[in-house]
Amino acid sequence: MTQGPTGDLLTGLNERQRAAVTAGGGPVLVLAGPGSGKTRVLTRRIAYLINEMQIAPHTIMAVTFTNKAATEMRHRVQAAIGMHTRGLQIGTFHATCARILRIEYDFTPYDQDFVIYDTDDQLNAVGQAMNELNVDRKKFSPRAVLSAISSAKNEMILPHNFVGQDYFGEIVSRVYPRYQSILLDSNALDFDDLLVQMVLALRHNPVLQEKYQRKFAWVLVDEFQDTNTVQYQLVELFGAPQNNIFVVGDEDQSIYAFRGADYRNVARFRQDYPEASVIMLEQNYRSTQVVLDVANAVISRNKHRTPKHLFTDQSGGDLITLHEAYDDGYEARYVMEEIEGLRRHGYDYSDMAVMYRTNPQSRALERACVEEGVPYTLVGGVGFYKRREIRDILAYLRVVQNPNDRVSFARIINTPKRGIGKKSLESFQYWAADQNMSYGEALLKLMDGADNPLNSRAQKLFKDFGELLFQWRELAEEAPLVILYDRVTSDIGYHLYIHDISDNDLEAADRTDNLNELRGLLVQAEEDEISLVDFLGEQALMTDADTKLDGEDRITLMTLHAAKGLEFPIVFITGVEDGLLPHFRSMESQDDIEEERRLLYVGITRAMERLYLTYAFKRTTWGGSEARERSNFLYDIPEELTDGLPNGLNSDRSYQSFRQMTTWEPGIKNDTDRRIARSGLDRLRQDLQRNQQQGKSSGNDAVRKKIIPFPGSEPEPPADPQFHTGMSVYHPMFGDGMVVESHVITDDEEVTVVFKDKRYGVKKLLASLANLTVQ
DNA sequence: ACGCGCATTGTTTTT
DNA sequence: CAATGCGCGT
Repeated sequence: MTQGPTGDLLTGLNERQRAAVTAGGGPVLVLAGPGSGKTRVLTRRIAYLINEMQIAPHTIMAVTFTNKAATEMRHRVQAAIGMHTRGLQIGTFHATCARILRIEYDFTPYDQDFVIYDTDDQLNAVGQAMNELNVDRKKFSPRAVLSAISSAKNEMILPHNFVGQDYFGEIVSRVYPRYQSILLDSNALDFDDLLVQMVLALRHNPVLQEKYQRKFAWVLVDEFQDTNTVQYQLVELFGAPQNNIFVVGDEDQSIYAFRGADYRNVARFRQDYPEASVIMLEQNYRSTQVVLDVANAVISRNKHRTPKHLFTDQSGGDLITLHEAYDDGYEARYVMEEIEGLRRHGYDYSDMAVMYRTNPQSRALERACVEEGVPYTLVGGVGFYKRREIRDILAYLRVVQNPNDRVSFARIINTPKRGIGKKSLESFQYWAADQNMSYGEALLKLMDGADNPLNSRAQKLFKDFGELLFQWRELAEEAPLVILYDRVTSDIGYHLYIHDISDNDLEAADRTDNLNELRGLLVQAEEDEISLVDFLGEQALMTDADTKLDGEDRITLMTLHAAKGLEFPIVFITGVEDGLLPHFRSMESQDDIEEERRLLYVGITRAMERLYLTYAFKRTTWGGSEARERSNFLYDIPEELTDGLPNGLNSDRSYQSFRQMTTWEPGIKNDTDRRIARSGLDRLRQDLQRNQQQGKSSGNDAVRKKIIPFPGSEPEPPADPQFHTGMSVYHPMFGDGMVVESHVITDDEEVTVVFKDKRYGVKKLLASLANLTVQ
């Protein structure tokens, strides 16, 4: 045990972890709570298979859910066994399938150099399909239709098997086949197709199936609770007949139901493989007892779960901090203040992460980081590959590689403007469809002077474009990728175009930077001897969420989803509010709410030492700002584990002044009160209601007295203000409300009013227009 | 075919 | 408050 590979591989593992790592063949299910060393077990297991059981690396297939996790796993396996990981297949389901399909394309209806459509491409294709079918894009949003199609694919329901249950379903049942044939014509697979086509190819071709079952004798799956039906079938197919299937998961961390993931696959696995050994990892090595208790308090409210008994050696720990901020700006600044404070206590920036439910929430945080000089890395978000200039150029490259790619073709045919408008493109499309030609064929025919319905001007323009395209294709044959890039961008005058579409020099410079970055990627690809096809394929599967966390000392900003699998000494979860977490789109069904709860659970369990949960009284949304309430999930957390709420425990000024503004009782007396302390807004509403019911307008005076202006929020008191914070007002449409903010703007006054009626919430009104009466 | 201006409309999470 | 989309005038 002291030396030799086995000793190393098993060092520092507890009994159950060892059992998992050294398990023999056959199905194994590892139920691993957060922080229980799941990744460690998985990587050591792979190393153990190779080093101890003499399994050839190329017969092992390990599947993860993100590229980041895959990269991480590869590194760790390499570290564990040395260099010989040649042929070891580690990747996401999607990347793994793409790789195999690229080799075995003969068993699919697609060519070898198929392209991969991402969500935007898919939406375009759905749009095209709906156009062709004369389906009103106003009445049925392509998004909704696409989402229905994607769900169907995740359930392995093919176009001809799709049955619509209602009118919308009927629409989908017509769009789906059309959409699929557009993809086929384009030689394109969408994300879901990568999995579906792999299953179909294996199912329909026993020879192929046998080949891969022999090849991948050992199958390992991480985050098994996030598999959907297609993925489950893939595991079955690759795993058979030996069923050396090693899956690791935690039902409580299933957070991808929206893309078909079903944590019940874990239970199903136990049914389908009754002989499976089941190993529970319950010792947590990551978090303090306090953090675990909080996590457990939250998750235990879910009905559909197997109770677990997570435990840790790290008893005690800092209480978690709850913080109520005035708005998202103050919330972000509070986080920054805490971060700087913690830094003075010896933490590095890189020890800390700020998490949130939705990407747009990163805005306020980013701004605060910049203002406070806190270095940060933003994971995901509206990223690089979504930028218009990047998508444009990639579309060009894609068409060079595959002129039949209809979505990319439509994107670039008139970008930059070359005089081919909607009409011309439509008749080209119509002609191609009518003659049963792919776009590439049609273009060639047209250049050869075949009969076509286009007018002579359009013909000329298409021919010119065709000339260019075929020159580029020749160039792509022999020249390096960068040369192709330079040639394309200069031929189409893209840099000029950049300036045309940019509002100002700054934006233009930004876009140019992005293009240079893309160019850099191409240089890199060239060095790595990656072909155009492979570059495009990799790029399609690479997402912005895969941003690598390099060694620099920065805090990390990311969504709760992106945080899965990571850990940080300090974790902030922001926006723990009703409507955000749980998200308002997820509040309809019990299942949805349970998933939201798991999301919070995932966030909480990322924390090793200190955890902050914050929320805001009002939050900027698309229009103005909106009143918020703390998340109901917070009420599940035992008070004795928390610190910071409600009164006086937070030291920052924004909190205190906000409290004073919104609370009109001297203090909260006992623990029960503390526990159920309502936000100021809640009180305000209730008091207003009570007063109104009792017809006691004088009650409002009491309210007014306690409320003091919110300091520092806006320049200076209005010269001649009509309204003051705390005033009770009446609006003809919105009813009773109270002024919480007011300031003079150019010859008018902007008044922020909290209305009693919840439907109206907080509104910003112009005094001159709003017809407010002071009560 | 293009460009401007107005209107609408959307708003989760990711491969 | 975007970003997109449409209708109009040129």
